[in-house]
Amino acid sequence: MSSDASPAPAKTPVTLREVASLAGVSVATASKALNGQGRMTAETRERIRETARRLGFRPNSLAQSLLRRRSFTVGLLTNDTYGRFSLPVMSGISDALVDKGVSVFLCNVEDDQRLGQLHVDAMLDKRVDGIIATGKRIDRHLPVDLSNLGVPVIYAFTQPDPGAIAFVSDDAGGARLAVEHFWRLGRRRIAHVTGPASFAVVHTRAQAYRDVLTENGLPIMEPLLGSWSEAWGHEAVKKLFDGKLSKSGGEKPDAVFCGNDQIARGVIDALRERGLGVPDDVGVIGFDNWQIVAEATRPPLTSVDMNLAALGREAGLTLLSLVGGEPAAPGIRKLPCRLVVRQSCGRPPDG
Amino acid sequence: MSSDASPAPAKTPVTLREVASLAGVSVATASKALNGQGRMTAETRERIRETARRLGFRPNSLAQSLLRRRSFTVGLLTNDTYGRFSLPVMSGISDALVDKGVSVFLCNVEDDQRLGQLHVDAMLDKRVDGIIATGKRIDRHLPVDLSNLGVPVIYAFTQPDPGAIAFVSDDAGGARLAVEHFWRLGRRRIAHVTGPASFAVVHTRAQAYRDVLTENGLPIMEPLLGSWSEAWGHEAVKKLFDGKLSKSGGEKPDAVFCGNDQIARGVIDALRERGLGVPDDVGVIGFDNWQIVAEATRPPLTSVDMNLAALGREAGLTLLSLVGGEPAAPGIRKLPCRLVVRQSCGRPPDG
DNA sequence: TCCTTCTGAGAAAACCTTTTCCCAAATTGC
DNA sequence: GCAATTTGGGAAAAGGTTTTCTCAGAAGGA
Repeated sequence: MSSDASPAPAKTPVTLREVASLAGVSVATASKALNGQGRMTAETRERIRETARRLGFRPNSLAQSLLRRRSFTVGLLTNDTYGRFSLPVMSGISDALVDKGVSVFLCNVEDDQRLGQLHVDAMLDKRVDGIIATGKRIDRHLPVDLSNLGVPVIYAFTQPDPGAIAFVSDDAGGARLAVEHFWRLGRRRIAHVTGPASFAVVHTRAQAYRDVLTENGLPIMEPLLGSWSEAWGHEAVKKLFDGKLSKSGGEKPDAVFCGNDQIARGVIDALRERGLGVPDDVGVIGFDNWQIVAEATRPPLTSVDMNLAALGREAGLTLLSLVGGEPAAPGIRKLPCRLVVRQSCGRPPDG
Repeated sequence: MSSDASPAPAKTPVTLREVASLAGVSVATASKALNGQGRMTAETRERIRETARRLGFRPNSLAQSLLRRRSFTVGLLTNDTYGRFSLPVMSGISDALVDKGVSVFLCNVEDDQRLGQLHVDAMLDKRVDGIIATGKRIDRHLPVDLSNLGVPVIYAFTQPDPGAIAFVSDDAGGARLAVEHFWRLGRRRIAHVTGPASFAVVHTRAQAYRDVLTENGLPIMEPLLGSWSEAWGHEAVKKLFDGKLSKSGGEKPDAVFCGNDQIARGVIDALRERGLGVPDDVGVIGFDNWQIVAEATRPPLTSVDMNLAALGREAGLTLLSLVGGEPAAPGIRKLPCRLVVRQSCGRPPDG
């Protein structure tokens, strides 16, 4: 009388045993029928499948995992609660894995060693197939020891253990992208305003900046190190455009390459306040391509994008191949950045 | 000779059977020893415990879950890939659960129904104990059907199904906090600049704004609806301070309550550009307390904080009690906001 | 007709842990 | 000294699935 063709409401999950019994076969046969294994008449197989469908049968992953020693889960460790860096990374990882039926345990360990151990233990207990570590800084370790865990580990946008596999952004390449873009636009007095010396990327990018200038025979203006804030961008403009610029001659910059988008925002605002036009008088390029900031600047900010989602995807895929038993050479893989051109540095080079 | 006291490297996890065999007892006894169950000599119990410790034994969660019908896992569904709203919520949830040994599956379903179904099925297959749904908008449904799943579901900062349990921020209360703060500071001509009409919170907050003004006998200036951007903040200032303000008399506002921090930022910048002092001439309050924005404005922005982490924590705890079998009344629980006072609206009322 | 080969399907072990009985030995009570 | 109880510990089932073996019957060959 009732609609027995509709999938069951699954108040309590239906087991293989129930399917088998309703189809009048053993659980072994039922299992084989549903997995396309074993030999049986097409009629039997179809009958079992139909029964399973009708009952809304879905195999219990826990039981499968126990048997297969493979849980189709991975752990994602991060110490970045709010940040905008690890989020795209995480999203990329998740993207790469969901299609393979792999679920992700998200574990925020803050900077707390105890919490880290807690999470790692929990992940191991739950028999994750692998672990990905990510964080808010590429030059800092997570507060956990991931060596010798018995499962594959991949580092993404965080400092790896020696001998591990890591994916990071190519910051030097990203900086080159920016400075070379200025060069191609005809800018010749290019300054660099960036964050504090305690960040490794500050030095990486600064060196790339110097390299490009040197290669092209341009004068090097010593990079200005400060903080990652708008306020520092303001201040830096004062230093760049007020003072007599030491040895480099005293001419004012016609371009500023900034260490992040907030600094760039400060720089642009400060330039406008002192009557300098962006991009006409001075071009500005930021770093991170933080959309909400880059698009709120006037004019909208050209910025280097680290392709973090792609980085995460790559990390996820690599972990999967490791789990599958394929070998992979240890080392740090740098993934290229890309320049997102908006309006803060003049017309595109091919324009 | 070798350091057999150090925990095993756990290349392959050690099982209870191995512990038992090394301790010279049956697995049953070993299990009871480690769980504090059963009866045995203190000596036996300690010997088993010591063996387990030495081997670095950790029980296989999969096997435990299979038996207990409880996986100590919950699924977290979100459609917010990058947002700053659901991140604190997620963090709060995770916080609340980690201490109880519960791990969280993070599932980003974007706005894709297929992806949603995929994730929900995967979670169910993995026998999550419960599901929490969160999202980027409090007035939109996730693209999934979570009714009648067979596991408890909680909604946090997203639109719930009817009859479900949900936690949301008390937007009306938050708006009251802001407007009443202005009132206590002696501001009497309070404007409201907010986002687009398509957002439910825009109306909720606007109504609360009107209510407070009415209660205190202040003139109502019709809320200005626009977008959530800095640019709109700029534009709104133009409308507020240039035009003849319709029926409300023409006097200029001495306070602006903004729908979010970006609008507030635009408002503050625009006020400064036209020579109006903040907070001396005009007070400004934002919404969301997005730290990085609130602290970059000059002066730093007073803003309404939705306490999203606390909201997440509450949701997590409630889910757990539901999983534990305790009943809970359906309905929407509004959690209070709090006002984070910085420097954009003058000295504190008690100053 | 008898032996071999194939076919379809079931029994049972395995994955790892917990828990409920159950039993032999030791202890207690009288 | 004998029955009743307590003590210490083990055997086995359960949880749900997969996979390997095994086996009865049918089909084919001689």
